[in-house]
Amino acid sequence: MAHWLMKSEPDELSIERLAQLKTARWDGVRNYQARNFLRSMALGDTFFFYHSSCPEPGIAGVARITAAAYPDPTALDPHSPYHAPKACETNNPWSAVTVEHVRTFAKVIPLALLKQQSALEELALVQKGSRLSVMPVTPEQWSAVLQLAH
DNA sequence: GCCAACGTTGGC
DNA sequence: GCCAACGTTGGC
Repeated sequence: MAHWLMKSEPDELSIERLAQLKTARWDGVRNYQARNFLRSMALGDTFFFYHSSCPEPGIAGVARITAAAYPDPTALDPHSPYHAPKACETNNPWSAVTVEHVRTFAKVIPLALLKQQSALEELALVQKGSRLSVMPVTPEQWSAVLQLAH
């Protein structure tokens, strides 16, 4: 089972909201590198749910993949903020997955704390200039983060 | 194929 | 709100 990290703006979807919903579609990814990681995900993979562009950026909890990648319907929806004008039914380059809530951390693990961990130096999240929103997490990185969770 | 201009991300 | 860094677009 592989591990991942995915970013979401809490205004769009927060870990608390996912806990209410139980399950949600993870869509709107419009970067090819991130999309390719989405497509590498398997049923049962778990990921860190990261809150970005908010007062307290950091890892907020854990969620799980419940459906592997499929065409992202928001790309075809002209009313969606994620509408991709060049995409069509027969040629939709964008992918989505379905996820379910696993765990909300008692406290968000702040980005500043993550940056201090030598075990996380290789994680794209903490690298200067990186904007990747979907990234792999090694088993070692996974346990290093969990040790910071209360 | 180059590269300037532009739009987006996302921390601070 | 600012701005650094990145990705994409489009003229040439």
